[in-house]
Order: sequence, then structure tokens, then C-alpha cells
Amino acid sequence: MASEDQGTDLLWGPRQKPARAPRLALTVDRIAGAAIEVADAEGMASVSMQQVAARLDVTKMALYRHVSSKAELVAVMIESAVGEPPNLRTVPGGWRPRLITWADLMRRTWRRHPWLPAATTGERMTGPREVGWTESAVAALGDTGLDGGERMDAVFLLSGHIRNTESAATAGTQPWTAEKQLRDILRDHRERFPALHEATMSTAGTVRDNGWEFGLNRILDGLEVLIEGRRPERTS
Amino acid sequence: MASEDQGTDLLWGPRQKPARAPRLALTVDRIAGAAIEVADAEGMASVSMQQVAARLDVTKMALYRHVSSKAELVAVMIESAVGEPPNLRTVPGGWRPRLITWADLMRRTWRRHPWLPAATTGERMTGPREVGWTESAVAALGDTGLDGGERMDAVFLLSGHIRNTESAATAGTQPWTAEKQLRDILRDHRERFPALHEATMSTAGTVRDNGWEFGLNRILDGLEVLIEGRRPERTS
DNA sequence: TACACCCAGTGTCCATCGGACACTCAAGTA
DNA sequence: TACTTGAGTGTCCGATGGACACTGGGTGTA
Repeated sequence: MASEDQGTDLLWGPRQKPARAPRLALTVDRIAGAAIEVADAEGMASVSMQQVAARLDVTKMALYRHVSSKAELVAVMIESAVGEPPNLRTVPGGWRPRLITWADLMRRTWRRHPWLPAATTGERMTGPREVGWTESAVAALGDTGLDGGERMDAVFLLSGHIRNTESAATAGTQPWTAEKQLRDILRDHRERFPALHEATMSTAGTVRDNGWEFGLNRILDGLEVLIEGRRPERTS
Repeated sequence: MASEDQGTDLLWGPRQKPARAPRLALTVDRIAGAAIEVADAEGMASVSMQQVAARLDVTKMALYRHVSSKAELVAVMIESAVGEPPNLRTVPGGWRPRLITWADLMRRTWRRHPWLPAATTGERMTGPREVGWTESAVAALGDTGLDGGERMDAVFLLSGHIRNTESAATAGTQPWTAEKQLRDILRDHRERFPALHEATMSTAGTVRDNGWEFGLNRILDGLEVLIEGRRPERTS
């Protein structure tokens, strides 16, 4: 950029500083941190090797000394962003409050890093912390009488709901979440989509959470029906 | 590519064919069809302007005469792939069988085009057929006593479940769906993830559907709890 | 019949992407 | 002092989406 100016300074000016500031050593953690900053600020689409490298004042190829590919960079970002999985054993009240706590913590994390839904779709590597979050939720269902497959399916269902509501929050994943756009469409075509038109209009002015609370309660109610039905009959 | 050979042929060989086969006129539908073929065969990542153009034996820039951007191409693909929304009014038995039918039809469509989850994430344009599918499901909840917001949230919850199970079917969206990989990890770290290890091992050899049936039944049960509780009390 | 216009399809260019590979150069060791 | 090592660099490549000027054949009008 300013190579000529620098040359002039080097020749004529007072030698004020070492030509290149003594920079911190590059580490995987620093790289992940920079990538997360880019993603938080400008979205996953802006996370490229050159963008991340630029933020560290380094060449993109330097990054490859520490991560073997972009996929690995993303994997490291995710592990760093999700944080340590929670310990739910101290939450009183059985499986339901524990799952609510888990879902709430997870949702908070995902809200802090809105690119997580986009980063965690598709084939990819999985890190220990991510698995730890799953462990945590599966363990919370330990005394419900559900079998192993059911416990895993239940956690998948719940975490999928978080993914859906959060990715819908940042981008219109589903037609009916792009509020404004959909409302305009429906105003122009109300005769074609009467039920949807009526439902949408009745929610005008309402605070929307993309169905987070609604879906959470439906899922937990559905689980409760199964768990209570499974329990050895006592009274009835 | 073979321009010199063609030149030779034109000069010396018998003039066998018009240099370029009389090709079908390019239309948006033909373009969308070709793009869907590419996506079905090689996944969404292989859908590029040049790939689609090549399949039509045409330059990529020719496509821009018919679609204004790649985003528009994708939007057209989606509209074409989802097909006409179903009419559920003939399905007997109330909202539950109707939603099951709807979910089953939608899941079938998404299975036919495994790229649909990937294509319908992120900010994008929405077409009338896609909105039609939503209309169809919202209408099925018309006589449940749910209010407009609840009906939309319910449909979002259900369609989100389809998205999750289907996108997990084609790629390991969640750690616990990449069966083989996860099982290996857990074998090596069973002391770190005991609950998950136990749950996973107990499902060995089981046919997995990514929790489709399980999640569907939980969601419907959860909806039923709400709907029945909302109904004006009769007996009890 | 002649000519001008229109427009679908072409060719070329550009910035950006992930990544391969050979390099420089300073620090540490023999 | 000479050699090795390894972090960071520079350059190249093919593929991506897209801008823009061009061409050539068909059609409507004079």
C-alpha cells in the first residue's frame, strides 16, 4: 500500500520504528478469535481466510501454518464460541426444568453468535464441547424412562427448535418469518391465501419471538405426555 | 475447445451439420430444470452459473438474459421443486390427520430434492407455491381454537422439524446424527460423555430416521395438549 | 426488396474465493 | 561460524458471481 512512502522514510527520514511492529505470535486461539470477531460483526459469509488474516495483520497463507483448511478454522470457531457445556445436575425439579435451563443457555449462546446456525449446517467436524452440550441434555433425561434412542431424538428435537428459531431470527429462513415481506405479499394476495392472511393480520403489532416459547412448550408438553404415559401406573 | 478442428472440418470436410445444432430456445423453466438436475445429482454446492449453463450447452452469461442473479435462479429452482401445495380439505379426521398428511407430503418432496434444506436457508425471495404450502397447513388448524400467532408458530414448529430431520439426513447437521463418526468419538471418550455413550450404544443396529417419527409425535401431542385444554370444558 | 433495429447469446474482463508450493529470513543449535 | 528449522510471504491456479460491450440472425417497416 504505502511501500513507496515507507521506502522514502527509510532512506531520508529518521528511523522511528522497526519497519514491522513486533507482533504477537500467531496461535490457533488468536486466529479463532479474529474469525469470530469477523463473523459476529459481518456474518459468516464474510469469514474468508483473507479477511481473518487481514484482521491479524498477516498474510492469509500464514493461517495455514496453524489450521489445515477453512473447514478446520470454522470447526475451531465453533468450539470456541459454544463455550463449556453447562452442568445441570444442580437444577432442581427433574427433567423439565433442566431441559428448559439447557435450552435457555444454548439459546443465549447462539444469540451471542448469530452465525452459529449457518456455521453448523452441513458436513463438518465436531468438537468435544459441542458433544458436551449434547451429553448434558441427554443426561438430563436420564431418569425419565425413555430409552437411549428416544433420549437422543428428544435432544435433537429440542436443539433443532433452537436452530430453527435462531436462524430464522437473523434471516428469513421460512417465508412466514420475514414479517414485513410476507405481510406485503399477503395484502396483495389475500384471496389466494385467506387462512394465512387472517392469521398474519391478527398478529400485527405483536412482539414475535419466531415461535420460540410456543415451540418449546409444545415440545416439552409432548415429551411429558410420553414420559407420564410410560411411567408405571400408580393411582389410575 | 475444438475450434481448430471445426475450422478444418468447415474448410475440407463435408458440411455435415449446421455448425451448431438448432437448439431449443432458452427459457426460465428450462434453466430451472437444468439447475434442479445439477442439484439433485451433485448437491447445491455444484449449482453454479457455469455448471447450469454447460448442461444447457450455453454460455453462463446467456442465463442472465432470463434470471437477474444467482439468487433468482435459486428462487426459481425452489418454486419449481416444491410443486403445487396440497389440498387438505378432503382429509377426514380433523387437524391432526391433516397435519400428518401435510408433513408427510412435504417430507416426500424434500426427500426428492435433498438440496432444499440448504437452498431455503438464509435471506431469500419467497414464491407463491412456497407460501401456498404454509397456507395449506395454517388452514388445517382453522377450527382448533388456536389464535393466529399460535397457528403460525405451530406450522413453523412442524416445518422446522422437517427441515432439521431432512438436512440431517443428507449431512451431519447435528453431532449425534453423524452416526459412525459420533460412535467412534464416544468409544474413545466414554468416560467424558457417559450418558451419551450409553444412549448411543443402546441404539446400535437400530434403523434411524433422525428422529422424524419421534419428533412428529411429540409435536402433535404437544399441540393436542394445548388444543384440548383450550376447548370449552364439557364433561370434567 | 432493402435496411435498420432488436435482442438472445457470446467473449472478455474483474475481484474474490480456497488452496498449492516454493521462497525468505531470523533464531537456535552444533 | 555454519547449518537447520519453521513461521510468515509471494505468486500462482482454477472456480466463483457478475459487468459490459459486442455480434449475428431474424423481423418489421419503408
